[in-house]
Amino acid sequence: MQTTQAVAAGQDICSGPPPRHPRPDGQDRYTISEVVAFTGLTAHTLRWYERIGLMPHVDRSHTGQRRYTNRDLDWLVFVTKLRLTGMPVADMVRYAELVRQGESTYDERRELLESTRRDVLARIHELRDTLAVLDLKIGFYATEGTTR
Amino acid sequence: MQTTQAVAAGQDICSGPPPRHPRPDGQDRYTISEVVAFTGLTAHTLRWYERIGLMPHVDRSHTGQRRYTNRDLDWLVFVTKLRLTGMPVADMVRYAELVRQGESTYDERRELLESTRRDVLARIHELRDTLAVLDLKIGFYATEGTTR
DNA sequence: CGCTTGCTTGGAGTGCGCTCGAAGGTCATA
DNA sequence: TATGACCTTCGAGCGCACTCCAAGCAAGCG
Repeated sequence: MQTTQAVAAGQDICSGPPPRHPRPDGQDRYTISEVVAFTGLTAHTLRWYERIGLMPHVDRSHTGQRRYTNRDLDWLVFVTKLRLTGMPVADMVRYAELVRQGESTYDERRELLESTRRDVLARIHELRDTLAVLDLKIGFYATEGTTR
Repeated sequence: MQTTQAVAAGQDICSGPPPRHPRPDGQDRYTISEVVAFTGLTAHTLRWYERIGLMPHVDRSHTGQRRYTNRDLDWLVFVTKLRLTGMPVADMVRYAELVRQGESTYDERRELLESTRRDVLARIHELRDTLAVLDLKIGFYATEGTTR
């Protein structure tokens, strides 16, 4: 019940394409250390993400310990992808806020993602240029360097 | 005399492929503000690069002001390319040291560049994955978002 | 001459994204 | 029931890459 319909209802956390859920085990309540193992983030970072508003409200056990859902994991995977595009954490927090505000923010969210998409493309082109420069230099070392 | 022969002699700053020199004007002694205009770096950053050993020795005017050469500009362009691959400044300082040590470090320099090259390639692949994720999400907003 | 502009230095400050520590509560196992 | 692993909060600290500041020197100009 947390996949396609909920996504279509626009009230969930991720609001993206329905991601395949099957996780390490078949559950839907993970401790912080399980999430650490799954995402590669540290427990400190996970708590910090929550403090700064980058996570939706994470459920708690009756004693106050965090219990992450599969949806939380999906969100973390997405956030991690955004992070390595170089997107500032503040922008991701903004996106998270939009998601919390519901489907009235669809347009703004799409614009944010499209602008991110443009950034990523530009970044790829930059990196390709750099690759060309590196290849030139490496080529130099392969000839001048070896036949010296 | 600072182009091809010097490069082939392996004692210059860049030791890469001979870059075309023609610069904003036809000179070879630029003030820091000219270099700012050309590279987009700030004067603060240029001085800081020098302090940490990322620049070869920059020449001075008779009154102690910096005078950058075309070779210095080439180096800065290269450094800027390396920077946006995400290479740490400390690693670039290491490379600069190798260049200063002369042609006996060709092998190590080549290895460093090849390892950087691998990093850049991996980075490009990551970004392409992220692009795919973004496209999926944007696609969702384009359909669910508009036909809501 | 005084003023402005541009440069010099060393050291201190900033913003980001974590990262760690202290002090204490909870849980599973023997 | 006791031990040890794991969890909680809040606040402070860290590493990186700049970024800025204060104090002062030099050159050009009306």
